[in-house]
Amino acid sequence: MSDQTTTVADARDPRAADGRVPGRRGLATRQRMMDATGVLLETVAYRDLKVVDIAREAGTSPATFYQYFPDVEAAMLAMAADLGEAWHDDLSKLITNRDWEGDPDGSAHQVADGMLEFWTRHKPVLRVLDMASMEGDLRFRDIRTNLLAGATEALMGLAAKREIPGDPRASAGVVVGMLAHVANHQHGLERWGVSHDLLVETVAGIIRRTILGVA
Amino acid sequence: MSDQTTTVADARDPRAADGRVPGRRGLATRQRMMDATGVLLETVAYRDLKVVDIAREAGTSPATFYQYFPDVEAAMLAMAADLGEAWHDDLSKLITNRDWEGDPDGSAHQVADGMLEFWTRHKPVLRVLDMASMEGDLRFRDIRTNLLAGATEALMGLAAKREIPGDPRASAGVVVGMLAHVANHQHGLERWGVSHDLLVETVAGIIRRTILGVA
DNA sequence: GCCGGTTCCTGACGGGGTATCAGATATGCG
DNA sequence: CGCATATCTGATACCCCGTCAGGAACCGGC
Repeated sequence: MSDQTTTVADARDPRAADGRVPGRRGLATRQRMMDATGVLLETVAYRDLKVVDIAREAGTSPATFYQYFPDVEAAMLAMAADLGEAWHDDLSKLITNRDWEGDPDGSAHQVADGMLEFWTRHKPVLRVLDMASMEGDLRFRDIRTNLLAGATEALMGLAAKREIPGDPRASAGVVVGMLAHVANHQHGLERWGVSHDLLVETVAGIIRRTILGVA
Repeated sequence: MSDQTTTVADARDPRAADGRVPGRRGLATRQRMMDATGVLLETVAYRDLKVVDIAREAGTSPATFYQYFPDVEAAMLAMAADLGEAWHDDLSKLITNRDWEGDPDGSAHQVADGMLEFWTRHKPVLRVLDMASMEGDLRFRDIRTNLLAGATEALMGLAAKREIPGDPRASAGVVVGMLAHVANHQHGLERWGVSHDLLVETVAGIIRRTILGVA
């Protein structure tokens, strides 16, 4: 689907166009590019995101952009990798730091709410991450899988312990996917007459019944 | 997020660039453009889909493309509108033509399987439809809502009749969204170790518990 | 503080995709 | 057959991409 020339490793190990290892100033510029990309993605469709615009938003020239990224996709990859790195653990703690025995209902509720909140906060990057994954880009898909792995495995553990009918891995995967989807289409659902609170409650219910096996 | 200049009405009421109503030959060419777009979307990311390529694939020149669509997005809109028109009813029948009383388990299974099959068959267009909806494009979102409305309302009716705890509208909306999401990320889930059959079974289970209220 | 080396930035440019239009070509009807 | 209308496309101006050579900013050593 895409050439997939730049790798995730590249994203974690920043190099300037000529192979130089960037210093403090260079890294700051690189970061400004990523920030500018994030800002633009709030209002511009990924398809319409141009290098010129990112450069302008970052207060520099297109040539500077190419010092740090071969193309817009590579910048997105770097942003997604950063996000994955930063949130893998927190997302899994969102599941494990709960009193599932004492308060299963509240726990499910908190997980649903927390996931939606996380997704909303990082909407621009996560949206692109999802789109690229859908389109079969393995680099983005791996980042996505990894980002969600903590949460998914935590849910999987819960499901396994409860000896729920059905496969724990599949159940956890589908539930996490559902959370992501609902977050992405939250606005659409609201427009269709489903409020945020109702959404959280519904999703919490599905978590409860699918993972915990309680009505 | 996008200018949203072309409307859904435009998509349903084809006009050539100069306002002429196209005849037989013109409509055929227009259709060839859309078919070519669909073919390319099997291998090319939406972001990289160029007018030149569509024209080449359709065996004509870029200028001809612009006779029928102002840009690639408009062609997608037309394709999505067509799909929505064609499948709204069939999708709702996928739910209603079932023996929910006699065989709830098999019915849920058939719905899950049918949805996934439908999504797989029309993957290219549906993927773009989902992406544009996520990005807040109202024209695509309305088509998506409408395409899924039949199925969603049918599920809503089922849920309401069974007097399930929770809001029927929200439950149906989330379940349909889950189906769409799972279909879009099917390949990713398989790669993570969840086979197609297991996926169908898991989703069917969620439908059963969420819509029908049976364990 | 100033000098040399290194890092960083950008103006300028060839290449390719976009969008338009005037004119060429195809179609169909009397 | 010959005209009117529908359809197609070559030519073109414009914009974005991606590269490179050279200029500006920074930094450590003196």
